[in-house]
Amino acid sequence: MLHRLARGHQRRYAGYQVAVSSPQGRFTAGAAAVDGRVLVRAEALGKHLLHVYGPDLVVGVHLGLYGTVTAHPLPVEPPRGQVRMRMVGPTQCDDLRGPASCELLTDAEVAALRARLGPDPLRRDADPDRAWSRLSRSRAPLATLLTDQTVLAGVGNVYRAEVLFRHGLDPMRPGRELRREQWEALWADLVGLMRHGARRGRIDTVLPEHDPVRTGRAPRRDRHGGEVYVYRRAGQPCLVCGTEVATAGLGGRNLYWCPRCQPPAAR
DNA sequence: GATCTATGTAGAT
DNA sequence: TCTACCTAGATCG
Repeated sequence: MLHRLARGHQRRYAGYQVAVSSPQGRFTAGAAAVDGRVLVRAEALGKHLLHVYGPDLVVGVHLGLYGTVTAHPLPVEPPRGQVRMRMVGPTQCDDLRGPASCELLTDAEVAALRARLGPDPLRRDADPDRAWSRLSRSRAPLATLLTDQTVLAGVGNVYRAEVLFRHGLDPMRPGRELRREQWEALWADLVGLMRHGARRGRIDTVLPEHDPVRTGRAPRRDRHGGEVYVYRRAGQPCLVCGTEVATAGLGGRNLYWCPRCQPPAAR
């Protein structure tokens, strides 16, 4: 989703002067620093959105759980609700609400961010081997590793539940018990699913054209509009085998899986 | 109208 | 492992 956002900003703002403000008042100084400048580039790095205005002049946004960006046509209307940052370009206006962070970054801080994050399946410069070297040495559960942004950047709670389901992998299986070919299939699937998601603007994990699981049943639509197998379907029948989808808290997030389709590996 | 929940992360304990 | 934090829509009464 963030990549889709970044592409939109790149298309609609890059190369143009942008009026930046903070109607809510919590990003006033940062907004003033870039207000009226030409946006050089917008890009996504994992779940981070970067607006590059110049050397040491980068606005870094992390939406967190609740953050949203909404686009509006011109002319500009008075902001509604808590608008942390408003950008006005030649053709439209974007309002940012509720981000976990929105701050001015130096180039060194951006470099540190790049160094900290694992490969992002949506970036062409991603090196999946970096993730494999972490994963294949870790005793942590796959479910933990997939959403660890220092292992893989950009994968969230929906993709982790869904990709593990699609590959019949037990979420609690230690990373180091994953075989190399299983990892390669997992990575390739993430790239495909996330590209599809970035194009469509929603998370679909039941894809007719590329689907390791043939359910023969109508997929289920989740509240975000995407089509999923197990995410937020606790207690409902698995779309493949009919077993109740299980749920458990893991690291403060809800995990969902099918105990029958994703059994613990035999030892 | 109150309460709950959420595609997340950092920092304290 | 926990708690805080940012906001809005869904759900409950």
